[in-house]
Amino acid sequence: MYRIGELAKACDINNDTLRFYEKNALLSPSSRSESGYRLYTEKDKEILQFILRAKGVGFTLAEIRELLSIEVNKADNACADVKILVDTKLADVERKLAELTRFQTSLKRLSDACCGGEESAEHCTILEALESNTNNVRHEHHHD
Amino acid sequence: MYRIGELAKACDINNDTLRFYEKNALLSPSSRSESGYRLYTEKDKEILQFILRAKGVGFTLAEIRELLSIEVNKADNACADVKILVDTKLADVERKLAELTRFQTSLKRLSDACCGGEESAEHCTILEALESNTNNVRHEHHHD
DNA sequence: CTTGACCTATGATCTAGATCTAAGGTTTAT
DNA sequence: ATAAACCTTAGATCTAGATCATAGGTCAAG
Ligand SMILES: [Zn+2]
Ligand SMILES: [Zn+2]
Ligand SMILES: [Zn+2]
Ligand SMILES: [Zn+2]
Repeated sequence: MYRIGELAKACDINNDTLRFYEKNALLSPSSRSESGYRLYTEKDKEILQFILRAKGVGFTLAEIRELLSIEVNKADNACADVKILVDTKLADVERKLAELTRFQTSLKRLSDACCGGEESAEHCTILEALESNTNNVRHEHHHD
Repeated sequence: MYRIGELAKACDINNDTLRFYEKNALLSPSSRSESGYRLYTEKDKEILQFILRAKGVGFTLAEIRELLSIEVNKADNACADVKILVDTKLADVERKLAELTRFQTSLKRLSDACCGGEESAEHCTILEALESNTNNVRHEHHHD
């Protein structure tokens, strides 16, 4: 049996995070001591580790709640149910990747077009690109 | 001169967003009507478009505030100052890309290892991977 | 002259995932 | 027996970027 501080330390998280997970129906201690302290079992610890691993691959707590509800009742769920959660998340991650990749491309183009020197920014291509209504940054050098 | 609703509509944002930008020192209307209505000039509109373009390449509002403070005082800033902002942001975006790519890899591995069929999830490799303390998902099939 | 669209200011609410505070009770060690 | 460390609860705070609610003032059309 772990008290909150022991489990938190063992899993390298904050005590408050465990209370937060409890309030948000992710993990409740199996019992309480006479004085009301939370008491976690080995099984509880395994569930916590499940949560932390799921976080580690990108799942939100809401998604982890779904995973856990399958986990505790495996027999009544199909592989398909689990895989859908993973594939939905994967699509989500790939959408975010696409957006960030667009950012990366734009920023690289901006960076490459700017000399980065100590000259006045009056003709800086970066600022010009942000001022203008074109998306394209011309790569010609800007200082006379 | 645009009133708040006119400028907001022209730039496809919410009136409240303009008030929010004003409160957060990004864009203030050049003047007010006698009755206190915000009045935006063409110049104000251009600044707003600058802000929206900067958002479009991934800058946060705090970063845009910095860009704007250079923009309004170009002569006293160097290309280097602008480029540093872009390169810092680029590094930031690339860190996030790296994390998402890790998520993508893990999720793909999980997805590929699961049959996704209608069989009970009792031996689902995805759940097994999240239960176990190994990072590796074995690709062997899981149902007997 | 009244309806409806638009505007004002201030402050609350939302998401997500915690973290922190306050006021107090418990346990352990010295 | 008393200090330190730990625990309890409820509720506030934080980031970021808005959006919404409230209560009221302004303006154009019919
Ligand atoms: Zn330059
Ligand atoms: Zn430049
Ligand atoms: Zn299967
Ligand atoms: Zn499976």
